[in-house]
Amino acid sequence: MNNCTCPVPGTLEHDDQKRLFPALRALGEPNRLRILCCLGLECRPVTDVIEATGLEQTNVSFHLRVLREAGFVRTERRGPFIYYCLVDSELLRILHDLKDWLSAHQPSVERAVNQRSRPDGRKLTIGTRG
Amino acid sequence: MNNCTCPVPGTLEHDDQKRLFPALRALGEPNRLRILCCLGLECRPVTDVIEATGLEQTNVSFHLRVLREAGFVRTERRGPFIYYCLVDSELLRILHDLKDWLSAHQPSVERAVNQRSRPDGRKLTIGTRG
DNA sequence: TGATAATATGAGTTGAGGCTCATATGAATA
DNA sequence: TATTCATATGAGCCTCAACTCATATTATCA
Repeated sequence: MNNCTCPVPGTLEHDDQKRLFPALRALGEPNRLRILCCLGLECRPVTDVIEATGLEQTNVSFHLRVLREAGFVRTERRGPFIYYCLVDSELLRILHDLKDWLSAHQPSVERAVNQRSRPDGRKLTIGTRG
Repeated sequence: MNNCTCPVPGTLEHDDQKRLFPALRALGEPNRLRILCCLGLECRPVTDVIEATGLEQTNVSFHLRVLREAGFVRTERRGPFIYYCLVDSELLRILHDLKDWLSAHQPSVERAVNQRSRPDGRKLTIGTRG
């Protein structure tokens, strides 16, 4: 019962979810997303990322490690520097697709970021409990 | 300096990130991903999701709310039931694309889920500190 | 209208993860 | 080889979010 696989075409099976979830978790952190976008299509040393983001060196190192272990970036030593690069730029295309989907289905960024609502248009009328 | 926008074609700007991040965070939780995949292309009442996932009613309600506020699902009352549906099935296509990308760039699911490594092939040789 | 079923909410607890500090490691250079 | 630069690591702190419990809300039906 815990597998929750639905044999509907277009649906994602258990193994798919197993692969997707850690990747999505890695991407679902604002500083990591920033770092990934900073890298863009170029290979850059950690120092560049630190300067571009304004984050602490230790923090950048931490996030780069998560991105690396999630399989999004690879490293390459060049002299004293370690360069970080996107494993494959096609990833940006996929993120663009998701962004476009969100733009098409969310009225505004503000609403997307900070939304409070109830299903079925019910209003918030709950009192305090004793 | 904090915007971290890189004028490289194919890169994601600050506003794109702002829209992407809450969506990715919503998807980057295993139970939520399961629930979303359980819904698939069908509209289903909460009871169905509870049964399919084996999660607590309160917990399912909590996650469905997050998915709803993130703009992934919408609700529709039918008698005593509230049906949850994917806002748009194209989302599944995008998730499939991401899954395919991961399959192509990650050697195995195990490695993706539980990876320990160091950049540039360095070995773990750090002792305890005093 | 009272009972029941379906679902949502708020408060509280707990664990995971993001951040920082101190420090280790490895490469380059004097 | 001593120093400096670039980067990584481990431990600890602290916040946030996932989960549970108790309960409220809404709809249906007897």
